[in-house]
Amino acid sequence: MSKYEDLKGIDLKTIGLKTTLPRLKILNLFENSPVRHLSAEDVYKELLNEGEDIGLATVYRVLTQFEQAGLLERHHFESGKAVFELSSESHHDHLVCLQCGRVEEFYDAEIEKRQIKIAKERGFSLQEHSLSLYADCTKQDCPYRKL
Amino acid sequence: MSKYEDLKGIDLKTIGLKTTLPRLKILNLFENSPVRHLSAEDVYKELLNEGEDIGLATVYRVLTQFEQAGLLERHHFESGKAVFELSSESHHDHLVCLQCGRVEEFYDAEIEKRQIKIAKERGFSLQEHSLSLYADCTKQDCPYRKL
DNA sequence: AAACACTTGCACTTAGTATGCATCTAAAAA
DNA sequence: TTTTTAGATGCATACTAAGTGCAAGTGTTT
Repeated sequence: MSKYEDLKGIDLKTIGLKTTLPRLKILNLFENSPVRHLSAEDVYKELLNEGEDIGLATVYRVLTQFEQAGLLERHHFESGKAVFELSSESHHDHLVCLQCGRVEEFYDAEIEKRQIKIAKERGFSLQEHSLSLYADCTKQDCPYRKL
Repeated sequence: MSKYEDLKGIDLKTIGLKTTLPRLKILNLFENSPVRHLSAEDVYKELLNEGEDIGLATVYRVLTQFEQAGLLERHHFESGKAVFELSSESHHDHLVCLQCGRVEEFYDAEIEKRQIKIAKERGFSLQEHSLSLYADCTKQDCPYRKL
């Protein structure tokens, strides 16, 4: 029997990866963090905070492996550095707050449809897309509000 | 009178930059290249090809200056590395060919409208956005066609 | 033509990410 | 349960894209 229990039904073995402590810790972080989108540095620092002794190189390697396994998705927002999030069954795009960097998700069927149509009209078959909105918060209770 | 003639009505002086040879060469490249989207490396290599003796550092600096002056726009396609294009008066988004990397431009008023609406509904004021479609070419005469 | 301020090229630095290797460990075999 | 081994880890190092300090060079103004 395996030394470690897998979390929430995600079985690392079935994706060809040994169930190791670093991998479980990282997976756990994504499953339990209130912030869905984390960079490699974010993950590394959070693990340090929790007292884990996991190298940055391992974090990078594991994130890449999880991405290849389809467990995580990698996004490049305008900062240039990559952030990762747990793959959700349902596709969505992102709205990034320009004040605090917080990321909200949205889905708009009409936009999705139009993208496919636009590609088709130009003689292409759409494979993927990336849509990110960058915006200022206008909520009265937002501590980062600019406007 | 200035030693160099400015090209196509773009006057570097009016944007606070001296009219120097490297700057003109780089500007010229963007104005005459059949490929609208060039990375810093692309620009550097092309200048080398043309026998110009311009350092890579200068290319980076000039591209950044041109971007700040609003002359160029910087985009990050999924490759992670930045590409630049001459700013066009009219906003557009991009469709990137997954076979050859060629970039086509498009504009869809409905998508633009919906983006603004989506941000507003969530308590944000949209400042900018980035939409890139990645697609396979289906044209019969495309030498890179996959399908 | 001289002076000045801005630019350039070079070498170096930085940030983010990836990799080689010796050591270690989860999981299979004995 | 112990042994074996394929695969994983941590460290140091390498790499790529991009930016910077500085001395030398050059467009522009006087």
